[in-house]
Amino acid sequence: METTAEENGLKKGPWTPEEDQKLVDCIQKYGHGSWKELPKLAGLNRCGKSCRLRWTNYLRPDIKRGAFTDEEERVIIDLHAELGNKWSAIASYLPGRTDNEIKNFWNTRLKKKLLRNGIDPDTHMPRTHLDTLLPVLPQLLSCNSSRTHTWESVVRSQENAARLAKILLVGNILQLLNSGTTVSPHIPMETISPSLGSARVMSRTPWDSLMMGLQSERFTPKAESDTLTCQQSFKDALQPVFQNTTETDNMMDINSNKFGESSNMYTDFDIPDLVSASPVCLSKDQEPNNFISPDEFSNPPTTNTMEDILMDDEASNYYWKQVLE
DNA sequence: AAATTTGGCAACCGCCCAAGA
DNA sequence: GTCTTGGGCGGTTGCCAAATT
Repeated sequence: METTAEENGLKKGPWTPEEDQKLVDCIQKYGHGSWKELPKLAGLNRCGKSCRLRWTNYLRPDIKRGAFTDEEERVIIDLHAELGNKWSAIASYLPGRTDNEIKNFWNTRLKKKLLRNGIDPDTHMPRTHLDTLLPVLPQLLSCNSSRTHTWESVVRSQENAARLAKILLVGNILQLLNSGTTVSPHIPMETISPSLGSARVMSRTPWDSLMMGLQSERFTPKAESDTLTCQQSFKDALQPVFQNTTETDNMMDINSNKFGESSNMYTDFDIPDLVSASPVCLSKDQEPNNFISPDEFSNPPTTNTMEDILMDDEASNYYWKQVLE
């Protein structure tokens, strides 16, 4: 194994122009057949690994310097959606750019840009989950029933808002039960638009979110004998949400073990697409006069807390208390 | 003007893998 | 099959300059 530079009394930290020159001269003269031997040849008190990194990330003559172009930015986003944090693979599509440079650009700029556009940089999906919902939930629930209220177009009744919140929460919980983390579904590259400014936001309905959670071993029978157990787990999980309704049975035909059609269920719930109606996705001229201001959006009134909402429904009381704990 | 915070980026660290002995 | 070595990779750190208080 390689010993550390410190152990060998080798220099670490920023490179001086003199060191850079020695390295460049040496590589031009001898090439870099062996990085281990190169420091000796160059007269550098550095480890071979440090020389290699300095060369590949900074001194290489074909390195492109300067700001990333819009086109490069688009390519990085598209490739990241496809490949994830495979920086070297992404770099291979961008001549002159190093993996380190792309990684830094992603972490310091693009991640934030995507977040500002309401897109989760890890999944490249719109942030329709609890992280988006929770800050606005009190407003969803406190909005009046006036037909002119903007949130009226988002959630037509407090009942729907509460139901939506629960569906999303259950979806997330089920996903956690499944994998220990939230599901990061693959989306094809073409779903990301060429420019961030007009990023086409794919709509994942609350029902889709829930269905993802339900794609769990816990609810998927491995053998015929498991079927009843899995069905019961499913019903148990959703029971508190739909305690006062017959929706659980509507959603799944227990006898056939088939779930209802996603889009139909969504329609049945009568909850419009949260994403397309969100402030992030509305242009200025689309914005209604009574739209909730950015300040209000990030600092919603505290009269209805999440806890209030969840505790409000007597039938769900025990279950949601457990969730909050 | 000084102190503090924030953001960008170069460089390092530790892990992994492939090749060769 | 096992060990060693070199090189590659992604994640993280720490420095420095710019921005903010």
